[in-house]
Amino acid sequence: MREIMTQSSMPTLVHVARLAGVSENTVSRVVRNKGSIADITRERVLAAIQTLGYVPNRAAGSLASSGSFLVGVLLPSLSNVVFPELLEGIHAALRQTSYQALVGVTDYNEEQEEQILSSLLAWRPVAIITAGFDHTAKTRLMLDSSALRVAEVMDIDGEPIDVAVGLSHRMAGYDTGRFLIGRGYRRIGYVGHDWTTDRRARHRYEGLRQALAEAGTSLVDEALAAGPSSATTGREMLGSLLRRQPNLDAVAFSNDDMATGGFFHCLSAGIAVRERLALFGFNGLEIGQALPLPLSTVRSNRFVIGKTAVERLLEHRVRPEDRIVVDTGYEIVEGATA
Amino acid sequence: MREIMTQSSMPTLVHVARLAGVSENTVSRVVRNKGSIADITRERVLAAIQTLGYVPNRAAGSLASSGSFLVGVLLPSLSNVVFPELLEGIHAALRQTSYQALVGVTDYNEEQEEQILSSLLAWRPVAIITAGFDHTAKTRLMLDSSALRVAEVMDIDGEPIDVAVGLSHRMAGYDTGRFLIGRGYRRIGYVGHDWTTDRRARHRYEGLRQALAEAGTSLVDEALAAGPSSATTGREMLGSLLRRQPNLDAVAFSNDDMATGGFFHCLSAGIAVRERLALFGFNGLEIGQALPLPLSTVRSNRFVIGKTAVERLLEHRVRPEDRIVVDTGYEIVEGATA
DNA sequence: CTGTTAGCGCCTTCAG
DNA sequence: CTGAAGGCGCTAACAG
Repeated sequence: MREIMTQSSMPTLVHVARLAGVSENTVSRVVRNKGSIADITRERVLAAIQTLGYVPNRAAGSLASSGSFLVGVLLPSLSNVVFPELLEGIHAALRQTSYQALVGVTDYNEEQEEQILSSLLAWRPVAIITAGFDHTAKTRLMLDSSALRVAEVMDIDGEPIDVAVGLSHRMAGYDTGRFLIGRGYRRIGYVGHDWTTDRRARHRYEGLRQALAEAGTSLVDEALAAGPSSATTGREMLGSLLRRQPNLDAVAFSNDDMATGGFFHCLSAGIAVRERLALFGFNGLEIGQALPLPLSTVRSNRFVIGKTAVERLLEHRVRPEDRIVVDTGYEIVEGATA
Repeated sequence: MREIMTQSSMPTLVHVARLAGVSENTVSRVVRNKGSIADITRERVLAAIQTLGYVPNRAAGSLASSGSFLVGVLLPSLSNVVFPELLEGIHAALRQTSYQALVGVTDYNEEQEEQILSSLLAWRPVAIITAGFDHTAKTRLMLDSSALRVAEVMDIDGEPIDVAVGLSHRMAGYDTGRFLIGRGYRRIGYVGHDWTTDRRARHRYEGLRQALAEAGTSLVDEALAAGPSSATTGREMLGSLLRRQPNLDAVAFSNDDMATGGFFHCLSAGIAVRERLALFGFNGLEIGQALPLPLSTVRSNRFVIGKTAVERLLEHRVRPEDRIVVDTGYEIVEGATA
């Protein structure tokens, strides 16, 4: 007659109640800090909780109260540093509360997003944070028809479902263009990565082109990699771009990873950065600022975006009438490469 | 007569059952793919699910079956790339299953780990994955007394509670020492970051010292930063180390971030890497391999560690008698900087 | 192959 | 300030 020690053998409210000599309900009140309880009672309950090592079962709580203390997070990937940073901001904001993040990774794939969203929804989170505005119709429907709060983050160039927190990548790209023009560069090239998945990078690109157009010029040439951004890719792509266009005077990169790789190419090829070729990135990553010449770039604050999204979401339980757009802004980092 | 779609009005098994004209239980069976069901019935149920947009409530399921389809993950931080990579591996393995990861970030703080563990436990996960062996007594107790499976990952230099997946950092450090000695370096320095929090870095350091000692030599000098690792820190620390010890012939860094920073210092200071000063890292990050001279380092595979941990954990529901240690190994990357 | 009957552990409502 | 019912949505036995 073996009693297997299963999870179900964890102490419950009843156990605590018995030990403390009170009703189940009173324990529940103490745990949730709700209603008024005599100090003596509270202490006795707390003591019982302590000695039993009682941990409330959230699944039961969630079921009974239909409110889960869970925030669902949908990220396209974790390999691009910006997403872990975003997640850090989310976790930081959540730490102050009793909410937890349930994270899903979509691999930049809208079908997967849809599938993962529905498994997140199975836990009945109170809110969802998702990167970007691109969703399948069904995803949009699920997001819309459930009462839960929704934050679309990183980007504000679009129509939010509920809350949008981020920056205008179009504007950031535009300002990149203005900056380069202002510095006197005219033979400008572009090195990018696969933006069928990364809509934000495309927006920056479009902003950049617009700025150049307004200045009466345009991109001399561009090199686009098929895969995701990386230093290696940036390095290779700058190489092939320069092979075609040896006398560019500046190159804008889709982000800092790519630009850092570009910097490495210049080192290897003996190209004097800025003097002969200016480099410009996006993100403001630490690595870019550690380069022998600090990278000229645009700093966006992913941590703040994540934190702000959580704060805005948890402000009200119910989705407000009006859509909210929070512009967390960005900052041109002059650096020394452009 | 419209009905507002609130969370509580989300369709349940009963709704589906009614629409399909079967019992609640039959629907449940279809959803869980359990037991045998007539094809016609199944189809009718599936259709009902489809039209109602039914998403099973996991909280209820978890409560009823005392099994949660949740894996708790405890990470010290997300700012060091290795942890997102680990998490990617975990997510990749979990994608094949119907499990989900519930992640907590401990900030390298054992007290916080304890606190976060207990909030993870509130969801009654079936398993916990945690980085490293350092836990408070209470954490250890919680981990031990609950029936759930536990994987301690990244590191195998310790006594696992249940499963350990990772590599021997002591050995990796030792092999770093052997490598440098083998290359003929004798005036070797060390640049590290705060290892009161990063026990693995300290193990590598110790392994390194041991290798040098066995070769009849020892570290000439070392520079330790107070904060976390970063390229900037590596750059600064190498600078100050060289100020004290101008004629080192090699420097081992606590990891690739630091080593990359060291590389940048050499560029700025006009020090010929390898010819005058060899650099050696740890991790095998992409950035190191994109440098003008690919970084000499040790590659550990965080993705595989995460994936393996999940696989091992989900193999058996119950903790086996014997502790399991899975050595995922590492690989010396010769590179061109040492 | 399908339905019935009890809970899972907690929270809400209503009494006291 | 505290207790007693009832039920959240689902699953685990059983029956049939």
